[in-house]
Amino acid sequence: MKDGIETRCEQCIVRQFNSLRAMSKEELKKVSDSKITKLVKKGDSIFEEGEKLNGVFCVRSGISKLSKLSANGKDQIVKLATKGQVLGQRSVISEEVSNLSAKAVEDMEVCFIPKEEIVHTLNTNPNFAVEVLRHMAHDLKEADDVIVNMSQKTVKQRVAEAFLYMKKNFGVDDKGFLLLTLSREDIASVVGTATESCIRIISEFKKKKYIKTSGKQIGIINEKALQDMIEF
Amino acid sequence: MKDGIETRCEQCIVRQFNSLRAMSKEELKKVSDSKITKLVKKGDSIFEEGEKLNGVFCVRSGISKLSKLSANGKDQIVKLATKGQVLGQRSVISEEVSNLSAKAVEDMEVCFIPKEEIVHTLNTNPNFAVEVLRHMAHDLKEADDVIVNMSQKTVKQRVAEAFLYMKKNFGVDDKGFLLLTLSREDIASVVGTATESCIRIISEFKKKKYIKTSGKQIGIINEKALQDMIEF
DNA sequence: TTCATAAGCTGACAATTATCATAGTTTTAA
DNA sequence: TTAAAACTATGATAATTGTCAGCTTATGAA
Repeated sequence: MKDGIETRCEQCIVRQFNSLRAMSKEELKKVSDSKITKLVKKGDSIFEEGEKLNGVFCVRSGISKLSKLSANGKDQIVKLATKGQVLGQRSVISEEVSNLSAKAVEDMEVCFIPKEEIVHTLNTNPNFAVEVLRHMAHDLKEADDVIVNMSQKTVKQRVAEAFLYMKKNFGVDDKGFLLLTLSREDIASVVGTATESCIRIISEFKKKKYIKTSGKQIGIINEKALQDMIEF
Repeated sequence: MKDGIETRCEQCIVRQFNSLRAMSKEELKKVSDSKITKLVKKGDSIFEEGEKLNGVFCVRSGISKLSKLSANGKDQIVKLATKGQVLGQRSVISEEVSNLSAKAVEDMEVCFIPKEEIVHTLNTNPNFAVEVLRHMAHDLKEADDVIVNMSQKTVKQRVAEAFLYMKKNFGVDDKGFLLLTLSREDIASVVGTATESCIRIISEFKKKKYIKTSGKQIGIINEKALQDMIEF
């Protein structure tokens, strides 16, 4: 029986590692059949900083935050991963312990792919390594952008940027609210600021009618105003 | 005559792209013989942000700063590359225009390796892609660290960290001065702060006897004090 | 439901950092 | 060599951001 878990996972790896951030529903369905699926509850950890990973995790549903603890005790969220994205690939490839911890922002389903699968595919599929490489080169460029934003932009600009990023990458519901709902603390961790500062800026944006809120939910009203704000 | 430029360059690529950041003198000597060597004068640009690169540059001597212009008009230095390091590989691999510009901090010799060489090696040497991949995965982790540092540490901590970084990666002369001599403005661009703020902190460190200066040159006197400073 | 706990919010104040002005110093190029 | 330009340095002040305290509002478990 060749069409077992291994084959499906391999497909998953190949697809995920490629630039295909978003998988089609059919593709996801396929992977869904896999038996090595894990449910992760909101707030639970998928892996921790410093942990040795013996595989990667594909996000099937839900959202994960990848964060790193700073020496001052605060978490910095480096990335938010959603459906179709892979967690832990860097650590597996570089054979170092994970530098980030992954936690579920909301209930998640992830499928685990053992390290051996990846190593095997890297060695047998000649195009695969190059595809992964290309993807990683792109990630590295994005990281450079983040570094520049963090160093050169004000907190207000970074908050505005975070909202635009959330809209672009996670979408909005029919009422215009961001589908990705983060706590104020998590937004602060994305932006790299104190929770109170973050809340103050949200209040200010609300007062200026740039955004609307409903509980934790945030909706962008005046996208151009936010856009203009970050462009200096 | 097989032992031509191509062969040497290929060796160069393979070595450079691997984790071998520092090449031995013998290896460098080999590359030195190559005819496609360029001299770049201090302050001159090797390539600019937005430029399409049709190859990579290996640093044979001197130091280059890789920077990105922020919307506020300030440059952010993302990386400093020295002897044995490669510039432009990410852009070549991801087939995007460069997101960084590379300028010479001091007079440099660089050797150019055409894109085709790299693509060829990627396709013919099965281990090469994996090696490059591993290297890039490592770079990505370092980028995460920089993001956290930039977001969570104070300017003072970042300056301290920059000096320790410079000592560790570029060494010191017999008088204890850092071999990498940057202008105050460049240090500020590494740290992501205003030049005046940077100068003030340097003055403070000097007053506290953590460092000594002689013109542009900076020497670390009390390494532990700097180390302690960044560990909170 | 109800209470305990966490999250959100705001004010007051302190600390950090940026900006502007100005002057001394070094470097560069004619 | 010398004058112009660039770099270094410092003060004064403004703007940004963080911290602490207290209060209100959600949320979730018994």
